[in-house]
Amino acid sequence: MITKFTFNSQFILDELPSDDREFLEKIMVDKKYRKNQPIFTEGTLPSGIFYLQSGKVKKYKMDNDGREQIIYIYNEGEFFGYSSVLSENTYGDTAVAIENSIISFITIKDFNEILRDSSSFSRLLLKNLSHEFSVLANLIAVLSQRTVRERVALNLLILHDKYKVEDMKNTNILLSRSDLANMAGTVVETLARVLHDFKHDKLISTDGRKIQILNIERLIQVANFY
Amino acid sequence: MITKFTFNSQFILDELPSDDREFLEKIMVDKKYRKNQPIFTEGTLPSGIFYLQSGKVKKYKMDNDGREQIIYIYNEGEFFGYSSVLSENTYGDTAVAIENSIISFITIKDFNEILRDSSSFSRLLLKNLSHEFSVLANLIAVLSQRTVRERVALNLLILHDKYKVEDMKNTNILLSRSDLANMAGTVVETLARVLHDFKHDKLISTDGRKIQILNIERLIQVANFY
DNA sequence: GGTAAAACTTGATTTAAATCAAATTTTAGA
DNA sequence: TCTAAAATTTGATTTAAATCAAGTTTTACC
Repeated sequence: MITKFTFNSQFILDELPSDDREFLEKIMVDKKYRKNQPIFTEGTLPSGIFYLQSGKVKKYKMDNDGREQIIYIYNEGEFFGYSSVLSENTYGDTAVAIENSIISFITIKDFNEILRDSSSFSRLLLKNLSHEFSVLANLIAVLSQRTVRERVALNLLILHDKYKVEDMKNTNILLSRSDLANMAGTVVETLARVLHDFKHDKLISTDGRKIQILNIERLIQVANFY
Repeated sequence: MITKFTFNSQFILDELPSDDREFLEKIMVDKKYRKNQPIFTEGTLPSGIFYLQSGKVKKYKMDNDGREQIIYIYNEGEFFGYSSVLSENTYGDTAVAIENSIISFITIKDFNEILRDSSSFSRLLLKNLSHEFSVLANLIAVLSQRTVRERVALNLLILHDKYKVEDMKNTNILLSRSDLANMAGTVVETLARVLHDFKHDKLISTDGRKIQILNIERLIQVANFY
């Protein structure tokens, strides 16, 4: 199931008692981010947490040679940047908008307040963080044990889920080849070749940068994933 | 710093108010586990959480082909198995004692009780889980971007820290070659070759299964890690 | 303490994926 | 809309690491 690879903080807001939700909605401050604009950077101190109202955000780690490994792509309705606040550390990774996005900000002070006052909120956060923990563990297993082909197939399935739009029959995955390569832990040239094969096998179709999945069932098989 | 790769739930017990600590110590039930004995298994439902009094425990994920990727090695004083309880899921990985160990057990009921009653405990757990989350993120970056040689060097440094014994000048890392390979995300043959090279370069010495680090500084360089 | 089984090491070979290089296509700004 | 720059694709080659194979050593148990 794809939930093994997706966080689910979308539901935090829904599951919260209305008092807490209203408090949060009151104190959140919206800000627009343009495509490619950074939200926070590895090594800096957090000043609050973020809630993605609309758009998409990638979170990645950069290694010595400048190669980035994408850890996660956040979708509408997800909280992010809170684990560094909780562990009282500098950010361990960098977050960048990969589409024009609207992001709400909650200051550390406000965040700590609701954390202290609302046991439902802290309980939900614990539950959520535990799930996110398992997502990373699953990712570790995938990155270290699967072939590039399998990893690309799996990431297409994950993205298919993220780019799904309600009431739309077709899903268009739209992100750069290098972002897709950096999710799958490979290089763009290898990624291009794998996509070429998938097209040839009628698993996907492409239109410029856009990717559409034509045959989910077989792609699941290629991902060797169940 | 090596803390980027080590959890720190050792300190949970110390940082807890004495009431909470005493409660925990009262309700924990000790059990002995022999080397290679499983503690819990991927896919089963959690019935409580564990605290490692003495010994060492590996936690790993198995892939379709039976290859295991070790996610973490727990040391004395660490809690484990709690994230599945919190996320209300089956275990996402398997835990096995890699030495004879003494492990305390806390039932879900008791765990939820202290979680509900003690805000310090839940706050500490959140902090801790956030740190563990960052450890996995770091691991992802290492596994996907570093060479086998770098990964083996890094894992030796991590293990050096775990196998340290107070007041002892030398540290002996003692685990099977396949466990070490499964930490570094490689196969035993390749691991043996890398260790051979490290011995030749006077970075480590071995005595049977035991590994001693001779030159930490240079090993840090080889790990390309700072 | 001896011995069979398991674990480990070394060598030869293969292979998946990275790198290097050069077109071709797409994008975004003037 | 045009155009330069950026992104993508395809081809040729290299390389790091896996696999296959065969010893050698160590471990654990009777």
